[in-house]
Amino acid sequence: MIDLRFGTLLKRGVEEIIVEQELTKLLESGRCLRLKQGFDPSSPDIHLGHVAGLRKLRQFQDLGHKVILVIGDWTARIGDPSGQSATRPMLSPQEVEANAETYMKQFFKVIDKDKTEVRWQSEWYGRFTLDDVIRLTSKFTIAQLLAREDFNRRYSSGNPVSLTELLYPLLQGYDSVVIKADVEFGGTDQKFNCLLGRELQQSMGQPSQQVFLVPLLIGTDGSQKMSKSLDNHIAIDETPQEMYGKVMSIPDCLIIDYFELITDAPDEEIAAFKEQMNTGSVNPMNLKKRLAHEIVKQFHDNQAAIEAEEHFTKIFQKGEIPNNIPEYTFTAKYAQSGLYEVDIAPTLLQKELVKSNNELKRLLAQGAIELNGRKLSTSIVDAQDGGTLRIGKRCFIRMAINQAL
RNA sequence: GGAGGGGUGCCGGAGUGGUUAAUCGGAGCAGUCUGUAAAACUGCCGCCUGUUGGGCUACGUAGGUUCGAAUCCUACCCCCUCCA
Repeated sequence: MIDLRFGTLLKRGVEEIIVEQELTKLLESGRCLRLKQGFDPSSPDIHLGHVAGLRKLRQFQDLGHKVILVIGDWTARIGDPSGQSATRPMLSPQEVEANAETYMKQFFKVIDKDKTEVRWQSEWYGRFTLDDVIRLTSKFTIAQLLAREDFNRRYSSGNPVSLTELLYPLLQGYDSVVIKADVEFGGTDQKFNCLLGRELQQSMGQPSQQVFLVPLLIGTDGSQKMSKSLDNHIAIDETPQEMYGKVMSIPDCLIIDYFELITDAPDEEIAAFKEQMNTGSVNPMNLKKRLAHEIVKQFHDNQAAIEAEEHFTKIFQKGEIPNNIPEYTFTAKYAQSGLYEVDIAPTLLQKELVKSNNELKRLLAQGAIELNGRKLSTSIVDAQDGGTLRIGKRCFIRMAINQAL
C-alpha cells in the first residue's frame, strides 16, 4: 500500500497522518495545496525541535505546494496550554511584532519564502464580535474539550484550567477555516487542536484539513521534548561552535532520531548507522561528530562545520585552550617581578561570568576555576598579564591586567 | 449564596511556635572518570560578609500576638472540591 512516489515524504520522520489516503489523493490531484503552519509569537526562537516539522513543509514546497504561516498574535495572548503553567505575561504589540520578525528570519532559513503566505490572526480576530465568539463556541461542548489529554489531566488532578485556555483550540481551529487549509502541520502535541480544526471546517461547509504530525524531538537532556523553557534546546541561530558542542552532548540513544528528523542523510545510510551501533562496530561518538557536522552545515555552511569540529577536538578532546577567547580587564593591586596580585571576583561578577559571590566561592572550593591550567583556591591570585582563566568546563577568558595606583 | 480544603525555595513536596535558610525527590552546577554520551561516586545548590563566625532576605499579601512565627490571630488576594 505504500505509495512509492511519496514514500520518504510521508514516512520518514512522520508520527501520524490523518487521513493518509486522503492526503495521498490530494497530492495526486496535482493541485497546489495550502499547508498551514501556526506560530505563536510568544518566544521567537526556532530550535531543532521545530526543524523536524519545518523540513517536512519544505519538502512539500519543493513539490510545488504553498505554506501559509499563521502568526498567532491572538492565541499568543492565551498561551498554548500544552505546558503546565497556564498564565503567561501578556505581550505588547511591539513585542509581538519583534518576535514575529525574528521568527520569520529564522523560519525562512528552512522554508522557501517565495512559496509562503504570511497571515496574522488579527486580520480576522481583530474584527471578531461577541456574536462570532458565541457562534464559534456553540459548536463544541465541555466534554469535547476536556477530551484533550492535558486539559483532562489538569482538571482531574485539581489544577486550574481557565476558560480562555479552552478557547485556544477553537481559535487555532478557526484559523484553518479562514485560510482554507488543506493540511495542517504540527508536533504530536498539536493533534487535538488540529483535529478540532477538521471538525470546525466541516461544520462550516469546508473539506476537512489533513493533519500531518511529526514526532517531538527529545532535547539535549535526553529525556524531555526539546523546548526553550526546559533549557534543553539547540537554537538554529546559535554559533557553529555552540551548536556543534550541544549536538555532541546529546545521549547516544538520540543519534538516530536526530539523523532521521533533521538531516538529509539517506535512509540506507541511517539504517547502516543503526546496525553499526547495535553491533558495536562503531564508536557512537564518531557518528555523533558526523551528525553535528551535518547540522552545523545546514544552518551555517560547510566551512563553519569544519571549524566547529576542529574547535571541539582541540578543546574537549585534547584539552587545549581555544584560539579566540574574550579578554577582560582585571584590576591589580600591586606587582612584583611581573606578577600582579589580582582579585578576580569583581570582574567575574560584573561580567556575569559567575552569578554571585557565593557561586564563585563554591566554584573555587570545588576546583572549577583554573589559571593557566592550575586550580585556584581563592579569588586573590598572582597572575601575569595575558593569563588564561578557565571557569567550569567551557568558559575561557584572557586576563588583561590594569594596575591601580 | 453555603460548606470544606489549599497557597512553602527553579519544579514537586515535607514541616503546624524556637536546635528551620527550612526534611526529601527532581532539575541545575562543580569535581573524579570519560567520548562535553550514558552510568557511577563525591561535593555544592538564597544573598552579603572579616567564613569551624556574623548579618540580611525568604514560606500568597498586609498587619497583629510573642523573648521568638512558615507555623497562632485578623483582614485581603488567589486556587481547588462539593452543595445551591
